[in-house]
Amino acid sequence: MSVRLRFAPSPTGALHIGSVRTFLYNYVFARQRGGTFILRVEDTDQERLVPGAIDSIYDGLHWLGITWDEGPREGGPHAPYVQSERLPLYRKHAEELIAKGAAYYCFCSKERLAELRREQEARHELTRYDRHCRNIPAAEAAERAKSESHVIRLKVPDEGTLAIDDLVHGRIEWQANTIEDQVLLKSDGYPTYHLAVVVDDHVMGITHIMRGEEWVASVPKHLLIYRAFGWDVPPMAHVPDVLGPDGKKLSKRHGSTAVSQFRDDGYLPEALVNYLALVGWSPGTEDELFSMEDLVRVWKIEQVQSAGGKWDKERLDFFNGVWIRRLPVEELVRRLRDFVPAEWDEGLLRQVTPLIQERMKTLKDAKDQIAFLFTDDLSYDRTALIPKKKDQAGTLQTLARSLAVLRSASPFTAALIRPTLEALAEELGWERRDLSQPIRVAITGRTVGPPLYESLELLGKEKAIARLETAQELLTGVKV
RNA sequence: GGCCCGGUCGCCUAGUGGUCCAGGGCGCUUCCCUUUCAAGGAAGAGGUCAGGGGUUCGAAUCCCCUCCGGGCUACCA
Repeated sequence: MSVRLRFAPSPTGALHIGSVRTFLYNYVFARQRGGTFILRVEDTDQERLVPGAIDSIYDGLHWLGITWDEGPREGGPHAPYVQSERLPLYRKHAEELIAKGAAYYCFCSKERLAELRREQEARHELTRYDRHCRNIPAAEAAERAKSESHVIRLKVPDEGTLAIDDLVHGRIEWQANTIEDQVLLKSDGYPTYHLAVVVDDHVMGITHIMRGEEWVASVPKHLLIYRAFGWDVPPMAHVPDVLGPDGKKLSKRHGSTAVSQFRDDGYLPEALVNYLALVGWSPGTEDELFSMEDLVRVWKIEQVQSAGGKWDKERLDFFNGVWIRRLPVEELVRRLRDFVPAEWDEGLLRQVTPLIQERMKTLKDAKDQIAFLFTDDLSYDRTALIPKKKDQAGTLQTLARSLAVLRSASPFTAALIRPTLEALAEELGWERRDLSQPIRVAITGRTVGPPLYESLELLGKEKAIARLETAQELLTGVKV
């Protein structure tokens, strides 16, 4: 039988990098088994909805290369895929449970519940619903439900053991008496997460439930609901969370967690996928470079770690560098377009890209490194022209000689400039590095940057000469 | 407090009773390469396998206890 997996985000904010890792595992699992992948939006908490969240989910996942077969915009055999549009389904199921005697109407006010909790806390008791409405005669409750505000609660048994054989954690057990009579349908007519997820997973034919570890605590509640309906429980896998450096769940206070932010900061989707896949999973070999296709081929649920992993930006940066270097130049140029001014010349960008490809940690880094080729607006501290252990006069002299030598360089190519400047260094008795510094600063305004000779060639003779002259003038007025 | 999950170098991890005086990667240090910075190459520092008891000829690996961290404990997901 073909597998069906779903990922079910709540549209309560921008697509979170931590949940992406869980979606990624779901996706890879479904794809490697030739199964179906489904996006279901769980918006049963009307108070926490954030406008644009669904767009953010679509944009972010598509950018990462994660696609799905059924969803709100894709449609499918179980449409709609947004829970707020499936309300009658949940009510029908909740009432079915009432008819079976497995659930009951509860008319307790939120105030009474809050008071109850306060009293229980004061007495250091377990805070849980006291089943106040559980014994109202069914007929009377049904009658009151027509006019009174109410919720529907599950009748939880007093004893018994609930258990799953989790694909990641192995067997986990709970005693039924640790669970309260949970709410299934809220007074606003919306289902709770617990009812909705169980009903939808069953109705949509989900074969494997894979989600974040933070959900294991609610598994016994789900088990009870499955049991009440008489449904089979699909295999479950609770994957470890992505943690912040402090060991708590990764959140905004650890820095940005929005996928869109990583895109804007110049990260490659390939790098993010590769990095993220390795937090909580390892192939058991020493290979660490994985494309999405590789993951679909080699990833195994059995190899998923049971402990949470901490977010490590340095390691992400490393993978980003690796993937940038692996990109064909044409592709890198294409991706760089969004990170440099639109008016920058395409041809020049194409020429300079190979020079900086291995000098970038993120796509964002490129702009500052190559700006000198596209703008004449350089500003630098003129003392930067003077190499360590050299003085103003000597540097001035060297600049003059360099200028002379470069003026007569023809053709003005790296191949020719190289021996020319090397010979000059030899003649002056200067280290090549010392000769390069004033020239580099003069033409780029920076002490570090792409290779000098190639930079000179790309800049062109005319501009190079002009900038060296400017440097000369600047330095003439310097007191050191 | 209760229930549950987890605990191998700073970080991601390999390891499922012997070949582990614990391997790889990131980061860090040093060196090489070198026109800067990167990239690349080489070397190195870094771990009482949370701690303590067992079991066993032998334990990071099995059992028990303790400690620490985390999640949940809502008409939030």
